[in-house]
Amino acid sequence: MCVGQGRVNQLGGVFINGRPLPNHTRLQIVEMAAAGVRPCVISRQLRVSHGCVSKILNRYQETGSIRPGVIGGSKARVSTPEVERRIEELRQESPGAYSWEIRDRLVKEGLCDKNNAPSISAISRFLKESAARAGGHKHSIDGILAGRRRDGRFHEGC
DNA sequence: AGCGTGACGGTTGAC
DNA sequence: TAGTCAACCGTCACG
Repeated sequence: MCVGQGRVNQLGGVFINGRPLPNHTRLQIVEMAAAGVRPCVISRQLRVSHGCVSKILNRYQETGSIRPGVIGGSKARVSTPEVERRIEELRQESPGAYSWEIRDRLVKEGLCDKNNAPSISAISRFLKESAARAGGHKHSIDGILAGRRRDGRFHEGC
């Protein structure tokens, strides 16, 4: 509480790191752009970085909304009970299986498709938790995902 | 000069 | 309850 995290950017504008711009500022950006004002002018006038103006306008074009995305929370873990059950089964069938192998199986078996299949880390986590629940039957899935960086910043080339 | 893009440091909130 | 982690944020710097 009592945030007080206001910082000043190169243009002299105040922003809170990690938090979206206030709604009225976002609205102003799209309104000015709609009125034909150039992004660089918007950026200077509102004292918002041009990268941000570009981002917000881009998003507005794509979604038709000025609102920021949903911040925080984690992706649903392993989507359905059915999928969870299948993962348990696969684990019992082949305890040494890698998370990606299990994921592959789920997709192949049609329990989920490529786009909505649980992430590797979700599977790994689910396995860990279910192993713990089952009474500490631990196998070394840990660390398989070690290379995964947050935010996908690490552009791992598949 | 203006713009697009990616790295970066940060916050949030479901799990 | 506290910790983890993947989503998002805006700024900055580079091409």
